[in-house]
Amino acid sequence: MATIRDVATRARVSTATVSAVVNDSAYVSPELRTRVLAAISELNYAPSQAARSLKRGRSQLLALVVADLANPFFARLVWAAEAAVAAWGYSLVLFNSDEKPENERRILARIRALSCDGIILVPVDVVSTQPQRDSEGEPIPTVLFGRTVEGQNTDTITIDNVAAARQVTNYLMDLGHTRIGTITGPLHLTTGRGRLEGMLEAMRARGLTPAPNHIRAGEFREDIAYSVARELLTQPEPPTAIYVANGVMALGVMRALADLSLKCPDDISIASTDTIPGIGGLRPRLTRTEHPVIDMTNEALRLLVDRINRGSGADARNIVFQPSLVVGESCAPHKS
Amino acid sequence: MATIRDVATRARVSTATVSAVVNDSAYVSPELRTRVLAAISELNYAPSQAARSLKRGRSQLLALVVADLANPFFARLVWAAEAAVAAWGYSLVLFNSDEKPENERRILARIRALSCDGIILVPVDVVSTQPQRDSEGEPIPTVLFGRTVEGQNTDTITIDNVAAARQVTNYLMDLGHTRIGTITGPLHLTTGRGRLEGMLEAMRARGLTPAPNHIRAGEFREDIAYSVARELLTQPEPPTAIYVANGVMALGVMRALADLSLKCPDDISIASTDTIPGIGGLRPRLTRTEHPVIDMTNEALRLLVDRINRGSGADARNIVFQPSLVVGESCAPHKS
DNA sequence: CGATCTTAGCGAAACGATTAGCTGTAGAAA
DNA sequence: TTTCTACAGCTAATCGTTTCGCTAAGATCG
Repeated sequence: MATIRDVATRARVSTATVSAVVNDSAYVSPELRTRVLAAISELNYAPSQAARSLKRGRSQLLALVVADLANPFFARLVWAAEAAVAAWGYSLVLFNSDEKPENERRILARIRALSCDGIILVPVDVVSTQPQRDSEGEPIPTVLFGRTVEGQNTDTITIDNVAAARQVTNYLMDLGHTRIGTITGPLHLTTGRGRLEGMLEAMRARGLTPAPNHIRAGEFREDIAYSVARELLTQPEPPTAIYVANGVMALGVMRALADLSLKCPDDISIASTDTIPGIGGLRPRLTRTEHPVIDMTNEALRLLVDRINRGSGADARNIVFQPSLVVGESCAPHKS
Repeated sequence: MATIRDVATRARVSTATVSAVVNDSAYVSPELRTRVLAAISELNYAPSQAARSLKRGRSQLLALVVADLANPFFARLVWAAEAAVAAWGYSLVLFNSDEKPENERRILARIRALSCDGIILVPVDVVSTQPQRDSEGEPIPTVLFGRTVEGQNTDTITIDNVAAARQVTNYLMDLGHTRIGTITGPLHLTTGRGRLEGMLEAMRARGLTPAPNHIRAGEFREDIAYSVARELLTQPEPPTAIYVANGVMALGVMRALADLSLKCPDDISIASTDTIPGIGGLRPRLTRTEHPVIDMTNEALRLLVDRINRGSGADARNIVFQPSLVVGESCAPHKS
């Protein structure tokens, strides 16, 4: 394709003038401006991003690093982020760390090499705490999304996991359930730990404690939740209600119920924090919390762009979103 | 961050030597090599992609343009593509055209400016037929995914939509159904048109024709399929089986059934081409075709990388994948 | 009317890598 | 000893922009 020189030659001006027209960075007389614009469209010129990034030190690229691209929650994040990133005039470079710290490290190095202007990161590891530095040694603006890591000093967007779990648990207890089980996420993640804590806290507040073997680790995975749910429900004294820590696992649990020929909510009540698209439409509709992914994403981008433009001076903002309880038909009053 | 000059100075060699070490592009004595590597790690050096792209004319970026990021089929494509792209040493730039030709145009211009090395495109418009040309006037290597546009001369990866629809329709007819309705995708897309044709063809082969008001347009959208299904099922002489053209719409149909208190498969049989994750696990498990998204994606990348390395010389390859029928419990024999 | 100020537009030096072509040294062949 | 060959490693040009600092011409002023 044509370069800025070709345009300059054709319009009989200097490259500096072409640049000024393209970027609106200096006054150019209407006369020259039209000549330049004509040349640009005749030659079908578009500035080379590579040359531009090299010179400006900015790439107009934002990186999105999700921890598990197969999880519909993150798929929605990707969808929302693509739109938001485009709206701000950037392009989105997508990475999947697949919950592996070593992948995360590799990805962050790559992001640095690409000189991305900012990062939205669903962190897997504490290493992401240490901000990535760009070519001038400045940290690359980063927003942590969904999870946080200890002692970081970064902008974060999260939801109130404890409150989400508390809401759901209270709802189950309000229906009279006392023998409540749970399938948790990984406890080294704030999402996993927070949701378990919220549940325990809510029960404790009413003088209840779940039986130790009613608390099972589901790793936020459909297949594991499936088998764990089968175990949970086939033991001698199964819970009368299960609180499931995320949407993907809720699907696994529903599948386990079907395979065990258990009726929900007649035989067992199920409720979850987080959901997956679609599951809320099918019968029984799942009682769950919905998390405002789109708002969260837009806010993350606002924060990120702000940080890019303002530099690392301002101190970190931590924005916590509130989930909302959506009641379906997957829970019934406890019959004693 | 450090530049190649800093590394050269510190290792007391020239930049050419550093480059040779980094790229393994020339013999460097072990002595110097270790000095260079030491300097690199001490300075935490990573080559600037911007400078590299400018000089080499390659960016190590591949673009993925999907037509609807909210559709789980494409979400899976994104997931598979991210992994495959990384495996080939590239990074993935993601775009969503949202089925809008004007977005597609804007996106392709952007891809050109970013000098992406290749494109995987789920085309919306015929405009994408005209190959995008890069800075040297060479067309940017492109693989069309999932759909094709008339008269193009590009590599393509598709599934056999006609065969998929035929399989499903035959299955329904084998169960004795003759009054079969369908909810179609947009007929200007090869996926939408092909699936309708396959269904009609299969029925014609057995001397059947669907009633005109049993053929409804669902636009591949959950909400539209939901209301269309309600209409279809509440009319005087409803079909006894419905063939739904994609997974998202199948979900809408199941939701409509639930809201109409119709039992599947007792009251009506449902089958679809394509599916969405999860729906196959819940009862009744949907009878559907599964499409090998991962294989298709890997193949798309093989084609693309091949084309990048070989240039535009070789002629276009069109690879068609076969869907496989997965039988669930959503269809019952027709009771007369 | 000369001095000073504006300002449109230009020339050329970066940005950080790659790489063609050159230099200098050492060993081999004559 | 001289010439040749081989080759490790260096110098410098180059990619396509942006942008600093300059020039020249017109406007303004005392």
